[in-house]
Amino acid sequence: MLAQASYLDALNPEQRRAVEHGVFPLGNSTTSAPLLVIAGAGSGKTNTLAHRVAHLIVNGADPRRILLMTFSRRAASEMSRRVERIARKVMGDNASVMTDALAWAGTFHGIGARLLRDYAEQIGLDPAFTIHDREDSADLMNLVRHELGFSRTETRFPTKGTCHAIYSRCVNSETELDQVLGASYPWCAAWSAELRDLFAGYVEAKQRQNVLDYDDLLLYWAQMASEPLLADDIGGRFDHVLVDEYQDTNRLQSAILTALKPHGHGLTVVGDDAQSIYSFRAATVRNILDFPRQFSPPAQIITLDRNYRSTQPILAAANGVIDLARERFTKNLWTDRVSSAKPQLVTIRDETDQARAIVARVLDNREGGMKLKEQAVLFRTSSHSGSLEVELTRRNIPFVKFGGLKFLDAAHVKDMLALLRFVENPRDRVAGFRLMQLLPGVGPASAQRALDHMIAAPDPIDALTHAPAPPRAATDWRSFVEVISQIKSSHAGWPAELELARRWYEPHLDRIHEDSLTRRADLIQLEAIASGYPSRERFLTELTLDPPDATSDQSGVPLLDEDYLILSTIHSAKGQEWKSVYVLNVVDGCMPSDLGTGTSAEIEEERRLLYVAMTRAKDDLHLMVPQRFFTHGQHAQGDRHVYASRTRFIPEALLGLFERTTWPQAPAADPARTAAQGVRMDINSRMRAIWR
DNA sequence: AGTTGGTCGATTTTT
DNA sequence: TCGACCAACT
Repeated sequence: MLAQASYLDALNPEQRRAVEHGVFPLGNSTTSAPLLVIAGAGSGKTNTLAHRVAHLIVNGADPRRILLMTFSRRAASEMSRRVERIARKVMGDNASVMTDALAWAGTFHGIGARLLRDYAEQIGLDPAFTIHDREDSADLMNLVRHELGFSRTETRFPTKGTCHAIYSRCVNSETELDQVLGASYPWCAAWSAELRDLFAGYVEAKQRQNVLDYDDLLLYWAQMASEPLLADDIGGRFDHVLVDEYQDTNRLQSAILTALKPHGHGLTVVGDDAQSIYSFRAATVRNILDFPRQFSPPAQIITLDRNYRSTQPILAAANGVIDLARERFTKNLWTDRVSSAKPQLVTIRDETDQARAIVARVLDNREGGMKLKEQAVLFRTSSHSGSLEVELTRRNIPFVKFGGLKFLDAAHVKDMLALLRFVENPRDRVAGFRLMQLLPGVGPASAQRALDHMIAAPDPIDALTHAPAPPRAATDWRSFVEVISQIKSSHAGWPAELELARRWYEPHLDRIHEDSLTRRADLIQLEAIASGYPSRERFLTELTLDPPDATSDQSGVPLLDEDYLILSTIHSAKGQEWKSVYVLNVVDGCMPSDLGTGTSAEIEEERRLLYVAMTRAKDDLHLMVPQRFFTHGQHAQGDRHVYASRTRFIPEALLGLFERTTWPQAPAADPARTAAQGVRMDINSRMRAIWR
């Protein structure tokens, strides 16, 4: 025990308690109460969790029996890396053997997919199931909507995306349809009966086609765990279950945890209710609040409130913002990082100037030795960075953007993935439907017919080769069928078959898209990514569950050793930190978003969003307040820009916590210009006079 | 009947 | 910019 003290020395007393809670030598550690760690922003949460995992392993826990669930896979691999580094201090080179065995680290969805394949037979699932992402799910919803005749209604039926969002909310929050409609989608309430039919049809379609959507990964897992014998079996595989970002889990996820570990033995959850920003995905802070009392004895609660990230003035401003929240459970953060620089509240004229102001400061910082990578621009919605992206491209400043449109959303990438998925699972109608319509002369009707021809057959691919070709697509149809069966026969093998697929696809790419050159580069990159996966199935599963989440000005992500500025949605910035942070459009209408100001709960979440953005900054923070910004053509007549005011989350009373500046800086008074400044002209009326 | 091409309108945040 | 819907053309 004495030898261990050294690697825990760097921790503060609370962190150390969290690490050591319930850990005794000889692996005798599964009998203590569960643990809840309330970890404020920048309080060393990841480090603490990594130390806890390492500490468990050092004290004899079997890493193959540790289940570690994080919010993204990026977080999971970061965690594994840290665990190894810590364990290495104690165990030397044996550590990597131990931490490589940390096989069950991933997202809820990723772990769910693995368990479902393992238990597929017992729960009546074909283990070759494929997984639909959100777009695919909406497309399938659309096919069913068509079949049921809801696309031809008198008044407009909700769009495919809305239908899927409603469905998703029902299952994730375990709430009745009518209640969800009333609370979140009142404008769709009249369609209740139709939606119920649609969802029933959607579920049946998924089952016929052997596909699962994101929600199913949790839903099937929860159902599986509601059978006590299976729950025991699954729960029994793990001695320790640790969950990060617990404030962003939903009821389904909490039900899964409870089923796996009904007494809470070996259970650790970590989170911060002040950073809960995923309620639109049915996440509920109740999970974290109700966690302790769910068990007997109740969970031990440890709070980490010392912030190691930000300077005191930045923290003071962030605390000021979150202090105004209607309900809070976490304490204010404190730090001893002194600084005289308050965060800046920068007033600028419009979005164009906002972009220029940021570029100017980013370059100033770089002159001063701060890398681009140490600076980040954050925004509420992906489209807000548009004018900034234009300015960065114009000034030749490399950047990478996280959040918003993704690599996988590009039509050509989806086409290639649909091909692979169709081979993997020929019953996947969304994939087949999409592919067939790439061929000239094949539209919805022909595709429908071909798919119907396949559905009944025991070997669908064989049925496809014998299906009659659509009348106007003979040649193209033949090569389509050919490439499918060629890949199916797996002569080429993985990942060579992807090149085969691309060769088939390229003529279509050239025909359909003007910019086929840049798109082709994406496909080459897709092949490079594919070579990192051992099989087609793993590639498809992991790519769907963990898509590469960055897009950049050039095709492909810049090499790791290059320097680039970070652009990110606030949601995607979770858990990250930068020396210098700029937040775009800190005005009412953007923060809070005018789409999210319906209920007070939504407004509170927008407040936490600003809090999350502010607490990403280590040394300087700039909140940008453009005085007007463009809306996207909502009002056909009148001005296309609206005058904005500072966000309601920073009222007068908080202004003292900021330094208020403007950009551009007012130029020094120049006598010649001062004279001109007095001039007032009405050019508008002269222009009108020309025509009258 | 089914496909293609044109126009119009609407756009949060994500596993 | 993309998707949904509508009208003409094969």
